[in-house]
Amino acid sequence: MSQHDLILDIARDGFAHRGIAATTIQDIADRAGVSKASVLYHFSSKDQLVDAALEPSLGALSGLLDSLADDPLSSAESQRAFLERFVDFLINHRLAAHIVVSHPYLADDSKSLGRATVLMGLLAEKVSQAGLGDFDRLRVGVAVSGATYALVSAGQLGVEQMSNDELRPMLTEVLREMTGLSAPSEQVSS
Amino acid sequence: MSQHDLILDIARDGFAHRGIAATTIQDIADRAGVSKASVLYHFSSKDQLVDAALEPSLGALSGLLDSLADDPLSSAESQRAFLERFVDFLINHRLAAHIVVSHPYLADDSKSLGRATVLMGLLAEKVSQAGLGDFDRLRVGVAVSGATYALVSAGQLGVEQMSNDELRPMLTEVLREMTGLSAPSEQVSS
DNA sequence: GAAAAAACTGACCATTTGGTCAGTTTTCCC
DNA sequence: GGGAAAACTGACCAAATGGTCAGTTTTTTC
Repeated sequence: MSQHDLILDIARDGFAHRGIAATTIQDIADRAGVSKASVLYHFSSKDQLVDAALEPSLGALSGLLDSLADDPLSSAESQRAFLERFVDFLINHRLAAHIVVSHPYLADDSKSLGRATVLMGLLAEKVSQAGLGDFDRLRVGVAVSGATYALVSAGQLGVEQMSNDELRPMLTEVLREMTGLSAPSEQVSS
Repeated sequence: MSQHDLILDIARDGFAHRGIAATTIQDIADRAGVSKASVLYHFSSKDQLVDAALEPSLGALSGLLDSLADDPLSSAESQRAFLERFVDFLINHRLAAHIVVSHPYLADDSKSLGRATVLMGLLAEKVSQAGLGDFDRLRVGVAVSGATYALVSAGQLGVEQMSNDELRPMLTEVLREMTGLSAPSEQVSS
């Protein structure tokens, strides 16, 4: 892995687990085994480092939303397909997703976090079209934020070291229950 | 309200919405309309301010756990009673609960956060006795962390300005679904 | 209304923060 | 192997941070 990407990984991990403010450039440099000036050689400022850490995940989320543009998620089949892609997104981009969810207040200051907030809003709107009122929005909010938290802090829950393949069906099931999306065929009317 | 309690409220709000590291003593002082030195007159250090902000909520959670000590939550009735008390706890102590959930990494540094982590662990153990394996623990983790997030950042979800009385039944229902606790009488087998 | 206690403050301090820069080392390419 | 580009660094800087302290204002108490 290039030094560039190593720094990016270490930064993402710190931002997700300790928060952006509590993760200093010096911390990141120490963990990467380089000087602080070297980190700032690769990324011209801390803000830009935050942007770079989030950018690939925002791209992925944006792509997911684009491909959803003219699918109203009305059929159970398309709901199931969407849920599968969304779970994969959460698993593969868990750190970035958690940073975005847990730092919405920074959206005004950071270009990336602002863009992220817009994307999350679009997503919530899309998903809660299936549902309707405050209750459904609350449920989706609980599910998504809870999922990113659980993925990042699984160790804290006593759920140690699960592989993505073990995680995927569990997370799919949890989100299915919580969002009301793509209920299994033996669903009962609510 | 006393100046002491006003500072405490402002601090709690900042810690919950922006994080502990990103909430400076100067911020708190400005919002309270006093000098930084005045904040440090009431609370001898930032750490102690964090402790003081969490203390009442930790007391409440501790009380809830104590009263649960010899109730194995085996009957649907006691599960329902517990869930009701827990939902009230989350609603009344939402800010502190969110601080604790979102800052587990600080548990080593802060006396209060350490105590909080222990309490949350006891709670998770208690609740997941009803359930069994990793799946249940994951579900409980998603539910609790998601709930504190949703309560604190409801505005972000488009769920604006809900009163506690409106919130309570929704939250109860969401947690009931997610934890498998105290299912309503017309439940279907899963 | 005086004495005492509580509340508050500006000035100051050491440390840490994000960031700059001139110069050095390493890597790449012909 | 020589020159250019990329990677890296220590020394430095201004601003912000948590915290101290001597002294002032306000409130309480008798």
